[in-house]
Amino acid sequence: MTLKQLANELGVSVSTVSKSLNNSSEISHETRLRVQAFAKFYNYRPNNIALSLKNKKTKTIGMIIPEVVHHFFAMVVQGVEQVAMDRGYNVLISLSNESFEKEVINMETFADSQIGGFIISLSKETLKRQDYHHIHQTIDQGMPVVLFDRTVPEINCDQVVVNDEQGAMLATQHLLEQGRKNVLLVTTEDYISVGRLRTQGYVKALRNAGIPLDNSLIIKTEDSKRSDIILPALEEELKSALKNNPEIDAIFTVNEIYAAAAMRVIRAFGLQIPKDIAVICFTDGVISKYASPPLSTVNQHGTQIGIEAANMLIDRIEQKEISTDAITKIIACEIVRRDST
Amino acid sequence: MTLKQLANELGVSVSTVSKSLNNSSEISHETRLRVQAFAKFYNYRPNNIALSLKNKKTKTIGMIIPEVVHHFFAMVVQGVEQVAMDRGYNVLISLSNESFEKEVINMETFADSQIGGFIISLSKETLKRQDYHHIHQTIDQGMPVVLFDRTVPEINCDQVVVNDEQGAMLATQHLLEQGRKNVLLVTTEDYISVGRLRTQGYVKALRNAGIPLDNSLIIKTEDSKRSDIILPALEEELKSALKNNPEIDAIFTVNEIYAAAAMRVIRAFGLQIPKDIAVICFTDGVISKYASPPLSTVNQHGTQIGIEAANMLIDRIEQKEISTDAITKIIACEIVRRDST
DNA sequence: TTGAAAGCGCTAACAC
DNA sequence: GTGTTAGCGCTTTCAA
Repeated sequence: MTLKQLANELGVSVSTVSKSLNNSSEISHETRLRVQAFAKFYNYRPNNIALSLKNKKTKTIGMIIPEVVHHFFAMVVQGVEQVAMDRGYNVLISLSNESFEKEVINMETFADSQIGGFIISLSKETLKRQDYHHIHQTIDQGMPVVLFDRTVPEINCDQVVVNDEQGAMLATQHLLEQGRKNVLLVTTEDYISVGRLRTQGYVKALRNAGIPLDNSLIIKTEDSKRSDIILPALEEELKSALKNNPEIDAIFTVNEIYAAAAMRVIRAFGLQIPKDIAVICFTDGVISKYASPPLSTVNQHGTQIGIEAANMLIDRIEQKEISTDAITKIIACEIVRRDST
Repeated sequence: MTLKQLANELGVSVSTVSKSLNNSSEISHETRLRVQAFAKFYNYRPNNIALSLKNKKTKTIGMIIPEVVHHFFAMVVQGVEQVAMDRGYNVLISLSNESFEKEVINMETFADSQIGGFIISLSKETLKRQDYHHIHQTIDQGMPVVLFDRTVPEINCDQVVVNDEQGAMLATQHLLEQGRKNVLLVTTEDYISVGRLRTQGYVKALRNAGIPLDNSLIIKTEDSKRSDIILPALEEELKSALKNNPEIDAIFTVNEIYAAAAMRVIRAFGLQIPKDIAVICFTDGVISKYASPPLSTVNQHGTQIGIEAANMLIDRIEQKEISTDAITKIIACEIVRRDST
């Protein structure tokens, strides 16, 4: 069913039908109702493609994330989809798979029209290279972009980030409050902004508590998808750490996987959680929830981040006035207390 | 940059430019190259919306799944995205959140043009109601649909399913081969096709081994998103099962969450895994992988399913001949052996 | 109050 | 070998 067909059936012009359906006051109440009734009867639905072509914009959000088989990112997707749906937008998803090249290609693909704006979390490779030309380029073309989680401050666009530093402080403080004295930190190399910030939070919490920093209590893991390689390596590091520092009574890891590795090592040492060693980690996902004992975590509110990001983007897409300044929303973390601490 | 602008710059007509860029043999080699060089120089990219309007079809796949914060579905999304990308398609994602109504609305939204075909996994509510009018309607309109995982045979369209029965047989056999005699099954109510099929597989495996079916060894859980309610209930059931049947020496669950519950109960009884009770479950996700001990699982090859589904759909979208018969692809399951069995 | 016509960017049948 | 034109479905200006 098209406007034309409706017009023919009704014996009026296309423009009359169009205006009627858009409730234009130009059209008499009478014909307006007649047309609307007719349209409803024939189950007329406007062709969004034609609309997009006409309006030179689409109600579609392009979302580019490193991976989707990942609790946090999946939560964000869920949040984005939820508000997109509510506000009449669609969500186009594309995975960079942590590759810079794929990220660039995906952006170009999306930019070939059909997208109203982007919601992006940068790939690890992009962060490592510090090459953001594709993002800058998109923004320069006037396309709204919202960055979340894996962001960099030098890109001038709206951002939604978790307060990683605060979350790490919270986690460390939580351990200290339980009377733990020697907290082992398992984190990533510093080029991952979230890893760096979490390390900072840990350091700050110790400083606030007047505890001197002991670098032998920080393990920085090379972050990689090859978990079959890095995890055994990490477990070795953990083992020697526990051996060299028998006074370690708590472990704080920047993700669930590292926490799972820590638990395995703790158990291999015949130690008990939380009696001998308490464990807490970033990401309140299924691994923590269903571990035994269930792990205390730092919840990053992924869904909330998705909601905020989508709302910011759509606001930006629909806003009439030209570019107000970029906004950075910081989402606070929260400790989820379970049995491991 | 549009064709028109290019044409003006070059001093030729729009159609010449169009044909040149499409490598039409109508155009002389010379102008063709000139136009192409020019287009490249100006970084011309065709407007996909205009193309879609013209061709009355888009290179977009609409994917509707119950949830994305779920290992299996996320794997499928990954597979779909991968082949979509390779074959020049985009993936529009929408979540039914296990709601019939949302599923219907999502389909209608997508059907408002812009979609070339659907990849769908039915919501639990839809399966419960057995109301598939929205799917039938879409198919009747000539829109290609591929159903995966949560499917029903009465819908006449391409389907990709896991061989749930075979997977369950494999798992049960695996336990029996380890010398286990009394395998407790934790499954869902029968209206969930996958739950029913897995139950069947369990029953068959027992029959093949000449072991009489003991209905007190089957727990059927009401499947619901309210895991805070059903899990404690399930744990109670598990406890009484273990109490009433102390000879239980293995547990097979149809998902990871139930397995996590089982592990908790086993531990509460002071029993050891796998020494006293072996555990195996469907879904080779992170819960199993990072549990201690790591769980043996039935791998459903989610990514593979996504790949197959996307390829089938795109083949269908691009196929010239009119409807060959619907194909059902059955993906075999595979046991992933870990320390719990 | 209604309708004719142009145009969004592109392709393709047809004319030159 | 190249150009003109109509048309995909819609909105919107302008004319009636």
